[in-house]
Amino acid sequence: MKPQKYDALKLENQLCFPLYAAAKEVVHRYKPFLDPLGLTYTQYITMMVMWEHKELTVSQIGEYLHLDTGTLTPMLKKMESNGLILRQRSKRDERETIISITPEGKALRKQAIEVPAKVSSCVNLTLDEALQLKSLLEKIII
Amino acid sequence: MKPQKYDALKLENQLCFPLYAAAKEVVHRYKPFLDPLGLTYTQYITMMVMWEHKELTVSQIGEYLHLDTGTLTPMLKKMESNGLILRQRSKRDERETIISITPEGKALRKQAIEVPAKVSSCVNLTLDEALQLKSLLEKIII
DNA sequence: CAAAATTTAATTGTGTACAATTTAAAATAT
DNA sequence: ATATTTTAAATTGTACACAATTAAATTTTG
Repeated sequence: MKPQKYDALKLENQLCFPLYAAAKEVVHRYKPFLDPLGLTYTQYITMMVMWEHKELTVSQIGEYLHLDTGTLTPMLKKMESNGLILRQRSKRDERETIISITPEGKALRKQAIEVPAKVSSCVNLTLDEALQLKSLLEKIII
Repeated sequence: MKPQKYDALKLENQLCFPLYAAAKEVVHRYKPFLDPLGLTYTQYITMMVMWEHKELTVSQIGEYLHLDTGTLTPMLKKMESNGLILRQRSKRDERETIISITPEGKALRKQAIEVPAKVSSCVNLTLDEALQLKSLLEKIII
């Protein structure tokens, strides 16, 4: 088949589309493992940074997760009411809201430890392919 | 550094996170080129399948784009009111809503033809890397 | 053929996601 | 020291995204 004028606009020729679809697909694959923990995917990656750092400002979380306050503020309020984190104004700088992890939030880590292996076992990639994919994706994010 | 118990839960060790972040990033890179066309990213990929097929049911669009009616119905109504498509119940099978492209929608293709090249020029991948990435992503989508 | 099952969209409800604006606090610049 | 600018979150508004339900039409089945 000879190249056609609008080939560049065919869905099958896009890189963006499999990227968009694969991202949604992977979030979807997490769901059965996160539901029992009472976490959404975005809450899960938020807990990941909280498990590592214990205490962060909203904008620090935003930098790690590439999310803005319009997404984070309502979600963090929900997570607070679910008992996973605390939200307190910083005394050093009243503009900042410090997010800290509660004992309950900390405890959830023990159950979450199983999640990564469970998910990767249902993603159809070898370890090598996964590493390759990860490094290509990181070039896009900069 | 010796491996730690919770390494599997570190954000930096996840494949899912760069996938999630890269997908959002790429949609973001489309914005400056789609805004002048009056299209969102999701509307853009919808137009892609409409430019190719002229006429599709809602669920056929959903299959191509991996989207369900909860997403599509309101978006298609918006695209109809923007004059890009028509929504009509099928006479052959009254359950189906046939989406067809309008002359206006068809005309938009001429402006959109520039978009793919513009976007790929601001994504930091060689052609070879892009093809490799695409094929890895397609393994996830199945 | 009539009842049951399936299919197709639409709807409802919840949860992101981000642009743009607002508000308050802190930093800086005169 | 006060006015200006900058910064940090919160808020507002728009647009997905999907699970679950509903409603209507069609197909299948006894």
